[in-house]
Amino acid sequence: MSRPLCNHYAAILSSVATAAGGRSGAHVAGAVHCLILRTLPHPPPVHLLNHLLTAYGKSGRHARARGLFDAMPHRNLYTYNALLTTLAHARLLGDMEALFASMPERDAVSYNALIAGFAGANLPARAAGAYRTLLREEDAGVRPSRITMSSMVMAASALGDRALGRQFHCQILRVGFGAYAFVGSPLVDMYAKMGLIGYAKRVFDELEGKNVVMYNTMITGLLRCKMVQEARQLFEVMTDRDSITWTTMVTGLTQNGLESEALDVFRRMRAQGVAIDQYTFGSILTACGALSALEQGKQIHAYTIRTCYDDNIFVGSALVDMYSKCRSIILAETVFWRMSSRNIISWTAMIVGYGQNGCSEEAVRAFSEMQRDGIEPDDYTLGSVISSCANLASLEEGAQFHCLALVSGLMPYITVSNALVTLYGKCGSIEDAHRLFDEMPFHDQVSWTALVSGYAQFGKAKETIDLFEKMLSKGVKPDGVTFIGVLSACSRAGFVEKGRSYFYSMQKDHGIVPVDDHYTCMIDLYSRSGRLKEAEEFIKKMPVRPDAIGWGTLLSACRLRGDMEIGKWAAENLLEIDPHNPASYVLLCSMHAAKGQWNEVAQLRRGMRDRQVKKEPGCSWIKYKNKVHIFSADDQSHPFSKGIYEKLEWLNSKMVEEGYKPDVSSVLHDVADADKVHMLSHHSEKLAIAFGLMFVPQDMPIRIVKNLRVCVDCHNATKFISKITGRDILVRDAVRFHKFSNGLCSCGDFW
DNA sequence: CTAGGGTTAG
Repeated sequence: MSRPLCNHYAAILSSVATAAGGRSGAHVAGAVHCLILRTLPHPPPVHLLNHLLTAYGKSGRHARARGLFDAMPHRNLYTYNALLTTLAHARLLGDMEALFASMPERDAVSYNALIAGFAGANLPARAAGAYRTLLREEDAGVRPSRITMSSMVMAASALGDRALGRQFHCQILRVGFGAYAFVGSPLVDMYAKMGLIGYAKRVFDELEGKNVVMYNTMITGLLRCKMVQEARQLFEVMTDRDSITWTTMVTGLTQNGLESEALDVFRRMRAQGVAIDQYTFGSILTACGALSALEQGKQIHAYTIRTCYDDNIFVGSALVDMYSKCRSIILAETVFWRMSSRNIISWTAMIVGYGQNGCSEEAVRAFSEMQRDGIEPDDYTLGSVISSCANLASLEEGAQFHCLALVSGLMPYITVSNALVTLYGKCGSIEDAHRLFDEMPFHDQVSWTALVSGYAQFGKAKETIDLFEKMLSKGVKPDGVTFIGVLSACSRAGFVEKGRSYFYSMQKDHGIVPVDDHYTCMIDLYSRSGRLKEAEEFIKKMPVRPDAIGWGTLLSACRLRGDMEIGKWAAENLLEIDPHNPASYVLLCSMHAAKGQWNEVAQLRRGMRDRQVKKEPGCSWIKYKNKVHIFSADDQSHPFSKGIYEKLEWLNSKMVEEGYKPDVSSVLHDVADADKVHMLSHHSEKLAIAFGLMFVPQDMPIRIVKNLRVCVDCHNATKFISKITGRDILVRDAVRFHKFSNGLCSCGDFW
């Protein structure tokens, strides 16, 4: 009676073990465990309990496995090996070593578990140590098996040690695992990871009786080495593809930038009824994110819900990432908070998502929440939260993260250092940025670009160009972002010819295809120096039409120079592309207002109202004693409002004494000039500066942040204020950075 | 009659 029952249980348990478990595996194991205890005579046969031990281990229940092991009245070598493997798999290396030491006897399998544990935990040196012990274990008659060799090959692969890898390959050939039955895949994998795809292919070709795993490994290697065509061919000739084969193709195609093809493969996979698991979902969601394919992404999200994968930590993180890449940050948030648990990856996905969707404050807040949750950031997380601070131009918070980087030991990571260089550059602390850069032991493309852009934003054109040339001479390749820094520096300094030659060299010498931002820089380059006709010709010769920012750049230059003809052309195009952008109306209004054409202004205002376009209200803010003080124009809500206006009053009279003349062309209302002057004097920026003058200690610069561009009058006034008060005033506006000192601005009056 | 290999997320 109990014999067939026994076999039945064993069969169930081994199916749990080979199906690589998961949550349901653990449930099945638990259920069978109960059945064994209830229906079989006590004690149950050891081999059955060993089976159970393995099933628990495979489904991630190492504590259960441990408990069962401790409760077992009889244990054999298999029992020990099963637990040893479980501990190795769970990376409980201390327990693993202790168990190994306590074993009454050991065989090759015991050593293999030990070696695989070390190799998997990225401790190849310890794996090699275990291998040497195995070779010395002569009295027990234990010899390395082919599995030992394959584990060692994986250790060599993890070490990236080509010599060691070749050595093991030779040993394998010598001891006669010649047909590579089990060692073949790891060898192929190792060579591919080392970039020696030729060797990998040779090993693969020599394999006899290739199974799915071998094919899968080869396809992975080919895709890793960007040999997409060969991978495709191999995939198509396979007759017995499994779920991993398909997933490998989806992943590899995505990683090679062929996301649409990945989606096709995914569709074929579903059509053929291939099992889809967390790996597949993770990859296909990455593909959707890269394509910004929100609809496809949503469909796949629905599919994850139907298959109960939506709460899986891998799939959940991938969903958060997909939604934020599709610019649906609310959906990303919803998924994130619905997950029953969150790890460092999910938190980082959320933080990066906030940052990339312009929600920098939320990114910083989420970072603190993560820390409160007891999760320590890694280099990736810290780098991205610092980038968010950079976008906020939040020097205080950024500096706190600088401290965190120092105490947490994450400073040496290049992502962290690069983010800090960017932060200091964007916050106008270009000296700090440069010092940090000098302290870095190694600079990559991003580090150089961060510093180049920092100087460019600071308006230091000559330094920007010198630095860029130095970067080239060091053999560091610039990318599109680097050139945006260089071109914008040229444009701000009025280096038209230089900028033009960099633009052509970028395409010819560096093979970089210009994108909208580069074209905008070029339009800016011409129009800023008043060469509006050339800007017009440039636009007409462009292979693409300018985007809204490009047209806006031209339009604002036309406004400055009073060129109605080209200005009209720019405005028409701008309104066509972006009829809901308040900036286009504001610019057009200000052009007409400057000429006193109030009828046109009124018409434009009507147009705005009809289309329900609202001008983004300008505001400026200043941080003082960890509190942000926000001001809007004419704002009287601040508790110190009275003092602020008194201070402004005083400043105004001083400024006038020094020769300040209000620039009324910035006012878009048809009112008397005296009223315009009054309106100007209460711009949000001036309120924030007055507050800063009252509270920020004398020897500290006053740091203002502004959501729009600085207006002409405020820019002029701030120069006067810096001279009168002898204070340094740093203003970060929507586009760039201004440092006012002793009556001059770092931007050289170009912005 | 039990143990070992290949793929995933920021």
